[in-house]
Amino acid sequence: MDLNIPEMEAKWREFWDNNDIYKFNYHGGDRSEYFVIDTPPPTISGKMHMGHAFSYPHQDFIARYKRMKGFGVFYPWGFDDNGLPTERYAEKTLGIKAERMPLEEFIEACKEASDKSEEELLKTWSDIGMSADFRHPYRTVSEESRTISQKMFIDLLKKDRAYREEAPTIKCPVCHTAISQIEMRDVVQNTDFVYLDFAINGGGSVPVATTRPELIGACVAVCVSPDDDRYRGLVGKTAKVPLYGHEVKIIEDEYVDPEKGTGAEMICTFGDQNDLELWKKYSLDLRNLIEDNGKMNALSGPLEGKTVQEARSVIKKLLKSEGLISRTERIKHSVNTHERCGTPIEIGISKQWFLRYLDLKDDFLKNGASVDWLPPYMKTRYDNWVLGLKWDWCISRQRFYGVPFPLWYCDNCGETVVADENELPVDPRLEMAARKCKNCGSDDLTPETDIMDTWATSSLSPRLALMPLGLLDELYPMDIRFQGHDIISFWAFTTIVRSRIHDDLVPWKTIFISGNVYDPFGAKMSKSKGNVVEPRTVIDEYGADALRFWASTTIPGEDIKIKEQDFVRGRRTVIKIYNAAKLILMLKGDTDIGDETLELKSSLNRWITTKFERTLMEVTSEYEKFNVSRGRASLDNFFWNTFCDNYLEMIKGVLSSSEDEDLKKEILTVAFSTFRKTLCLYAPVMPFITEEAYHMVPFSRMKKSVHLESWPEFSDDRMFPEDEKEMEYVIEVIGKIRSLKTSMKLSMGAKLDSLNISGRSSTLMSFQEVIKSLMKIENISISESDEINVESGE
RNA sequence: GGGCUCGUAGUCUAGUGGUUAUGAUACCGCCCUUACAAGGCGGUGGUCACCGGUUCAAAUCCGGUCGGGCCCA
Repeated sequence: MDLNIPEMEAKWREFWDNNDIYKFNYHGGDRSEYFVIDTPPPTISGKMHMGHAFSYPHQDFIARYKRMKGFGVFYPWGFDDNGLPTERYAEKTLGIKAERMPLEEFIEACKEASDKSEEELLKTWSDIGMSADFRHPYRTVSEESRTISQKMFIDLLKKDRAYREEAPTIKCPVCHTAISQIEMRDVVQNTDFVYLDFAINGGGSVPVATTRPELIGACVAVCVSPDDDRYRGLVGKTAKVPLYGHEVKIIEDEYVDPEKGTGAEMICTFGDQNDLELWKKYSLDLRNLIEDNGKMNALSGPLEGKTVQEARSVIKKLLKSEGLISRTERIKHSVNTHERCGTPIEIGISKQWFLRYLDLKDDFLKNGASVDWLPPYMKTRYDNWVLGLKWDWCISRQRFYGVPFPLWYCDNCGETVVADENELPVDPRLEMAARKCKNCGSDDLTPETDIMDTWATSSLSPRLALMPLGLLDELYPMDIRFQGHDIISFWAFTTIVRSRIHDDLVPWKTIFISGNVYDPFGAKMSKSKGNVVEPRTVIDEYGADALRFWASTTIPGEDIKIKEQDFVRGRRTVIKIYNAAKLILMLKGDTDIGDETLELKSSLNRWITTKFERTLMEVTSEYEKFNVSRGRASLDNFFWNTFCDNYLEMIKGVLSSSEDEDLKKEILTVAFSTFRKTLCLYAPVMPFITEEAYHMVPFSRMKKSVHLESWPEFSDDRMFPEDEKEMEYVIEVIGKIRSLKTSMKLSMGAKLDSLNISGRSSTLMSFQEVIKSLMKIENISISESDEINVESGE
């Protein structure tokens, strides 16, 4: 093999960069002349993984296809480099802790870590042939993004959509921050179900089972099912909380399952979301035992200063030594955790900023319905999510690296002081200059120290990408959003929310959802399982085109398992294209190539152009529907079987045996043009080898790059169904002759002196030269028959 | 627990009512053919998960069962 894939790919990558092949130019005109992509900005997490290597090519296939179709393709690149994931990354790579250093230094460290990571990431993404604009990537933490994010937050205030309230909030005790419903994950854990007896005021007792004994100090009621005969007389009485001794009401509610535990449940502020709902419903007292730092407070008595985990084992020992535990049961139990760190969440009361949107559920459903979902069933997930919303969106986080709220609070009059829009971005935490309350003129202002949820910024991605270029009015709403199905409830949803609230429109026409990547057995890849495949390894071994070929084997939404054979097939296609180019170049010799529109006389040519036009129709129609895999399958079939195995093999013979110069010219012209167009159809999937082959063959109308070629136009003038039918018959005959040679243990190139063929004699007569030269037969005798039969004449 | 989704040769996959179920890969056989042995040609291999229903006709539509995956509680 004389094709060095890594060298070849590196060469063209450089060529594209140096020649601005994918540069986007906004030249005015109608919005319909543009195709605008909302790219998923990867988070800063070290390096590209197979999930990226799988889903990002999907965008690139479409971007390249649309570009060849003549659209001005706006294909931005971005990084989501603010918030908790970036903090985590910086802390891990630099061995630092946000809490143990000055804020400014920590921010600087995060910047450095993400700058470095982004540089490496850009390189890898460029290695897989992405045609996005890497020169002006947007970053969610950049000054421009912070300005946009803060400005849009002020817009929320103006529209009365943002409010600050002391309210029950989901918190992560390890990350020390409020989180939103979006960031919770359910995990099934083994937990002790502890049975306690609560003494009833007036005699007797009620047994209560709980998974959270450390919260009995926060108990504010005992709740039973209204259908439970065991406890019928108790409702309205009070019970005494063990150890703590305070008295709580016994109430009834249908929420309690009589089958679970003892059928009597304690309500704490707050053990879980159900506690919260009952607390609201019955206006119960508030007994908060857990502080913002995740430690138990003074109200918890003996547990003060302990973490929740520590408190649980301490209280169990205490209760046991007092003889208050009647029994303990080990159960599997589902716990809400913070998806970033896996810690069980707590619910507490604190002041947070919320985005009010529960009243807009119907609008979100309507807006979701006006987007084309690919695949359509992914919309159901979106709908289920919207229908299940229970909380307004908590957008404040008690973290460090992210977009700050542009706010101060006046110590004197309590007014919230909002920054002026023309001074954005601001960081109230670091601002030194004096600032006065707009209400009372006092300069005793306390800055808001919280930062925004990262999704509050990334949900503005159309703005982040378009505003720095001044193209928001021109190109928004966008055409298509690409993303994974794991973040439908995060990114797709929050983007729809922001577009509805700020602009009263739907952010894109279409949303394309990619599936997940699994190991060969369908398991998730993870370091602990040792089944991780690195994109780098695949690129080095098979090439970027083969990696993209693999990514192109699925339809939208479909998961994929990593299979060696898919990469093998991709690399073979690369090599096949290269060799076809070599052969065509060789066959040309000194023959002139005519214009692609020349009249076709030879059935061989009429047949191959017919086959190509059919393929073109299929590929185009599938690419239009974003079904790259089906388009490519049809193209593979044409290129391997029809073009290479039959057409090229046949013309080899004809070109060497025929004296007819006009025929030779016609054949080579058709071979050239068909090959050029085939390269065009492959170009979106395999940009490297198509570029290589394009520059190997001296086509009559060359562009600077195959990627600047137009998508071939379908032409009815090149369709000859009669010739197609005849050639298909001939190919069937050739198949029989090939079988015959195989059964005679002859090579396909071995000469046969004579052959008897029976079949449709008129067709056989007119194509006997093609058959003879292809199958190396000296003499053919033809007889009429309904069935095809071939036998050696020897 | 709810929702969505998938189940087709060893493996992966096409196929939304109509001959003998598509292709790849793996395997076997033949051929070094002057573009390509990382190739060509030929072949073996399938109760289309299971049960029932609709229909002249079901891999395909409907219901149920079992099993996998994902999302949400």
